[in-house]
Amino acid sequence: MDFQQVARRQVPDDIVDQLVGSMIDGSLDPGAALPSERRLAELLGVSRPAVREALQRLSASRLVDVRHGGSTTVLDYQRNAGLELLPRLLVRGGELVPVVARSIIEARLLVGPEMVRLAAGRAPGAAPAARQALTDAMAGLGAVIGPIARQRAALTFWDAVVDLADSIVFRLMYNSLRQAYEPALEALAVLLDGEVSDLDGYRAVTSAVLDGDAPGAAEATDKLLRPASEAMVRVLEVITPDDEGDET
Amino acid sequence: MDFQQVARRQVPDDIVDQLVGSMIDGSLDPGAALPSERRLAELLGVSRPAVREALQRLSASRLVDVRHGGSTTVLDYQRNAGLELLPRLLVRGGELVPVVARSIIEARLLVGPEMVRLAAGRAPGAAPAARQALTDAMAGLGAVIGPIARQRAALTFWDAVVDLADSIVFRLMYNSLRQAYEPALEALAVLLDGEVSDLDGYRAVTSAVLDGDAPGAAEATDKLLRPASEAMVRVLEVITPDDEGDET
DNA sequence: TGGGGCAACTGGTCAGGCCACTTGACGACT
DNA sequence: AGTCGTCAAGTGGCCTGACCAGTTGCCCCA
Repeated sequence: MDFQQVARRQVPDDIVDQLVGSMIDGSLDPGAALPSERRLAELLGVSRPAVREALQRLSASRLVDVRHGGSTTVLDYQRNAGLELLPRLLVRGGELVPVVARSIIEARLLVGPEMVRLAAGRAPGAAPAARQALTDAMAGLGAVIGPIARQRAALTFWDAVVDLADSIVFRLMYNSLRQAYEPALEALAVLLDGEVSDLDGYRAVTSAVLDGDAPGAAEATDKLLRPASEAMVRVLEVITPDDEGDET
Repeated sequence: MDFQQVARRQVPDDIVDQLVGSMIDGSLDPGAALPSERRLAELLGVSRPAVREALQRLSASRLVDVRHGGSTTVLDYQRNAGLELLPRLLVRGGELVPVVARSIIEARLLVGPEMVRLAAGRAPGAAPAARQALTDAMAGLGAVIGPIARQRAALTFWDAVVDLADSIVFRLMYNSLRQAYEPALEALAVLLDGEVSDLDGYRAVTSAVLDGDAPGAAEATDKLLRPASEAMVRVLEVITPDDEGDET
């Protein structure tokens, strides 16, 4: 048998999940006032500090507005939340949400080449260690066996590229997207296996980046990412339920 | 005189600021173990719940790893943090940090056109209200007077574009970037005034988007954003201190 | 010398209390 | 009758002190 991490849910986590879930599925509309901390604690059967911690976390993510003396109100997550909300949006009730998945795939295809463009512009003058990391990651991609291991090797590759781009914004963006992507990695391994097996595609990106060929690197990246991206979108369209009109 | 919001700093906020600041300026290295909650409370002269709240927030942002029974350790923010950290990185000690600002400007120039490309692909079939919002925002840009007001009108314009793109990832990304940008809005008004006064540029983007001309929209956006972007980078290079080698 | 077990940490949660702030209604002044 | 202070009730902010639940490492015993 294969073992999996024991899920040790903590009380505030559970509260956050409940509230975020309600906000996402619409049973807690923006502008609605939450019960007071004491009342919530009572309703949930936990202590007030636990409720408090949960509300603080929500407040830090701009999902609720808590005002000293006044009541805590729900904010519009589509208007205020940051990228860190993505993992929660991607899986709802243990299943992938098609619109969100499609959006991630699109963003990957559109932003990826631009990030690589930046990396190519900087790679020639970058620290030798950073350039070497990309070469090593490329080698790792070829050496590794098994779909899951290849996925991880690909992540290492992109990691090296982001480092070469030397842009804190793209770095943080990549971190956020990766956090949404990694939990679903195994489920996506089948769909992405074609891409991560396209060693020639990765090689083209690698050499264009190291040579400082920005347009070529962007183009190579588009060519590498496009097939699997379009395949995934097609799959998503098949499994998407009809009632997808609740956005915007 | 002009009034400004009374800053009502709360205890956990202050603790978070101190810790994040130490992590960013390097006096708290990744892997380092933080003092225990009780000890920290003692050192900071506050109660344990206050410390706890701060640590929970840091943990939610993946800046520290807190383990039940073990000690709390500092994580590498460059490796783990999400885009929500950007505002804190952008201003340090009340001043803009040049490398971070440069990175934001770059990302805007690279990602903006791609987002607009997506919007153009979807605008023809979008809800009339969403299309109208873009037209209204365009009108607002022309009608408004004063540099600050123009900045805000421009934000409204991009907001409408993001809505048309109908992509949750770009929406959240935009929210995150906007949160970093808005506090510095007034300071940047001078540098960006040329851009937000370029009504023809905005009009070109608007019509290309509404017509569904994806490549044209992307190109028009690049043309609109590039001048101010390059100007800002030039300004930043002038004011950048020499010791900018601590990245990567 | 190896292993088991205990003790001293750590964070997780609870209870109850006081202070600061917001709100709205009430009453007194204009 | 309208307006402006005042006050009480309810809210979040923070504290104290306590106990539970994991983790770690030392120490002692086989």
